[in-house]
Amino acid sequence: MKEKKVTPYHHGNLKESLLETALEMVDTEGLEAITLRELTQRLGTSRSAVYRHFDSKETLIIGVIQKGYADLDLLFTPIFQDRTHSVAERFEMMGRAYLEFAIEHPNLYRLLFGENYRHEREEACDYKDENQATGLYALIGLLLEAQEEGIIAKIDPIVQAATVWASIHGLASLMIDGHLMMSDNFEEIYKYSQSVLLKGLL
Amino acid sequence: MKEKKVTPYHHGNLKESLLETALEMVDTEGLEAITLRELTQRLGTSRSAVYRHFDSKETLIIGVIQKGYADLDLLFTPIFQDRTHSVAERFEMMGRAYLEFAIEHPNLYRLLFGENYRHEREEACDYKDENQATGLYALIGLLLEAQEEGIIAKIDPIVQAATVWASIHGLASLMIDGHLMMSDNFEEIYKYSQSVLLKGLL
DNA sequence: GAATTAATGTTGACAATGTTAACATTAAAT
DNA sequence: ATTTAATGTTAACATTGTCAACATTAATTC
Repeated sequence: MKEKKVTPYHHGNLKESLLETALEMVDTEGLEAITLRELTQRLGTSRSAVYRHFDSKETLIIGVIQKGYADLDLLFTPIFQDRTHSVAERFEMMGRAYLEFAIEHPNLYRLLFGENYRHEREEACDYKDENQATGLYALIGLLLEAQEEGIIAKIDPIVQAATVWASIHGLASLMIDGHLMMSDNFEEIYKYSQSVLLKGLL
Repeated sequence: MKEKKVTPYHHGNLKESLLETALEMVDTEGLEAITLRELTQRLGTSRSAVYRHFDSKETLIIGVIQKGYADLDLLFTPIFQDRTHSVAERFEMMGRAYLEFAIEHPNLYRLLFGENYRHEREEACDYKDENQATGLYALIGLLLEAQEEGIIAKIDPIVQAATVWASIHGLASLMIDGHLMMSDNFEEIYKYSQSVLLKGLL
């Protein structure tokens, strides 16, 4: 039986592997930890091999962002659409899942919802619509349901969605960036924020 | 009359000048634009001179952050304490001033309230208490006033403050990081957020 | 099936960056 | 006046993203 070559000249699936490994590196060690040398070394290729698949490091990271959004959608969309729970319950589940993700994957969360590569993201507006916005549209859908049930006021759901998202994103950001010195109360703060939101939205 | 030496060997006020120029550079060009070479060149000194005043670039940036907080306090505290306006009015003024600052100085805002140098900030806890928290304490004071007037519910003002701050910080962050694709409605979103807050806090 | 072309990977080099060591100059202290 | 501390300079280093020139494999064409 022929022994498998340890390091074949062609990797075979380098582009996807780069994205996967980079995503993993961001998640565990932060964006700064991604160097092309370290990244390619882990895959057994040379630094410059990246440039056969991406224009620059920036382009690669944007690919990672896209991948991250896609993964997130798989996580969140089912919660929004889970008809076995009431709208109010789903609202609570959504907020909790969102915060849990941010706290368990702070580096990834910052990459997806922070400043990084803002300009480039804005240029690639098609991807923006496809991925980044789907979560927001799911939230809008949930709010429309809530409007129908009379739980919240019937006003522009886009404005409502921005308000809700900002509230939870603010909580998540302050928390993972170490600005909530009262973080031992975090559960209490979250519950209070949710109650303020639901009360205020009516 | 002796002509002033164009470039004296000793700058005379290098430490403070470094902080000022660095702050200005962050504000106008972003944190990434700060390189020791560019920074020192603007002041007419050599790159390594920085190390006579700061252990590292990191330490210098932390100094910039401290300076930024001090400046911010001078901006916000008067609003909180302005007794010529009602509590509700000051609440509105505060939120608007906060958002205006974030939008006019996004790079500075990110440096002060984002992830940067989180660990180092947490280590220097005295500075954290002195500066970063003063704004929060001012907010807590305002909320206590509001509680006395019966505008909002009498519960733990720290929890309320976190909720309010998160809501506005979330709005500011999403805005300056380009995540609000409906940013043409921003004024409407802000007003709605404020109304949701006040209604929910009661 | 052989020859050509495209795709993919490697090596060496480059400029920019933060940092340090060794040295130079000025101010402060004795 | 001499010594010492403070402050500034220069040269060098390792690390980084990037690119050009070259090497190897896969795909295509005749």
